[in-house]
Amino acid sequence: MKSKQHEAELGGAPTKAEMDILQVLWDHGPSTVRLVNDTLNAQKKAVQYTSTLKQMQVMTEKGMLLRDESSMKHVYTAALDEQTTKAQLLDKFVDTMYKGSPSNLVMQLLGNKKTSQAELDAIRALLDQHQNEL
Amino acid sequence: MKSKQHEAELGGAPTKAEMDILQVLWDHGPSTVRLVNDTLNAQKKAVQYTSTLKQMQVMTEKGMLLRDESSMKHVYTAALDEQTTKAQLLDKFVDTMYKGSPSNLVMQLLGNKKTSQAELDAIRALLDQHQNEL
DNA sequence: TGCAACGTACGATTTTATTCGTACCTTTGG
DNA sequence: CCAAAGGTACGAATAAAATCGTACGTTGCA
Repeated sequence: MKSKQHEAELGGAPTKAEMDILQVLWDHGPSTVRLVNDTLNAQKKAVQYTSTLKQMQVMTEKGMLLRDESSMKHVYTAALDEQTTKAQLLDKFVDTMYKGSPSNLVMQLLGNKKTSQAELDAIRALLDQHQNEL
Repeated sequence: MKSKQHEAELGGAPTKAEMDILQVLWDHGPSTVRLVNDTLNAQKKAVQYTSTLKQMQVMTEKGMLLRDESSMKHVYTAALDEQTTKAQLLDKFVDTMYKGSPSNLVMQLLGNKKTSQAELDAIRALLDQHQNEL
């Protein structure tokens, strides 16, 4: 039972830095700036605390994050869930790179030597399962 | 019989504006700035001739385009072919968005209401065909 | 021949994204 | 009580991407 989350739009695509922050919020759930910043730094992305803070403030203005200010340590949440966001980004990717045709993308995937047999099997399993659900 | 095209690397990912230009070159083959600019403008992307020129000059410096200067009207060509370039971009996309797992991406695709039955059939056909080629 | 149309070169500006310093407030422990 | 630790706010500096104006060279043709 997923909350409809207001079926929001992505104002604009998140930038690289914004995606990094969103990913942390998706992984950890509602978090303080401190937590997010520490996580980023633990991931090699050296960045000053105030940079992360500012970034999150801007994202909040854009409606990309929600902020709970009831405590001094503000708690941030991603406005859109991971699936919704990534689905929209994938959609745009398919549009601009594959003329809107997902099968063109899959064709690319199959031609890619880096796609392992295990992955191919997994994809087939997904298709089978999906078929059965109809 | 595809030319190996020196198996080049993408120095950095093409930006949005760069992709627009590359796509025109891939679609039309070797072209002048005039042709590229006209095509872009025919596609709603209003942009001045000199902007396109400058952009293509920069891309040439980056090694992203090749330029034939033998005639006054320089003729540009994409340094990497479409498949190679897009395969690399897809790879990065899968890495950053789907933890490197293509099947995760396909899962997203299946969950997307916008993916038509025809597309799903096409994907299955591709998988079958690929399977038979082993 | 001379000028309008069309080319390239390239600096400078504008726009967007990212980073960070500094000011200032709140909490907490000695 | 008050200083140190840790918050937020916010302007400004940087960096990166994209746009455009202006200068100047070449070509075609009336």
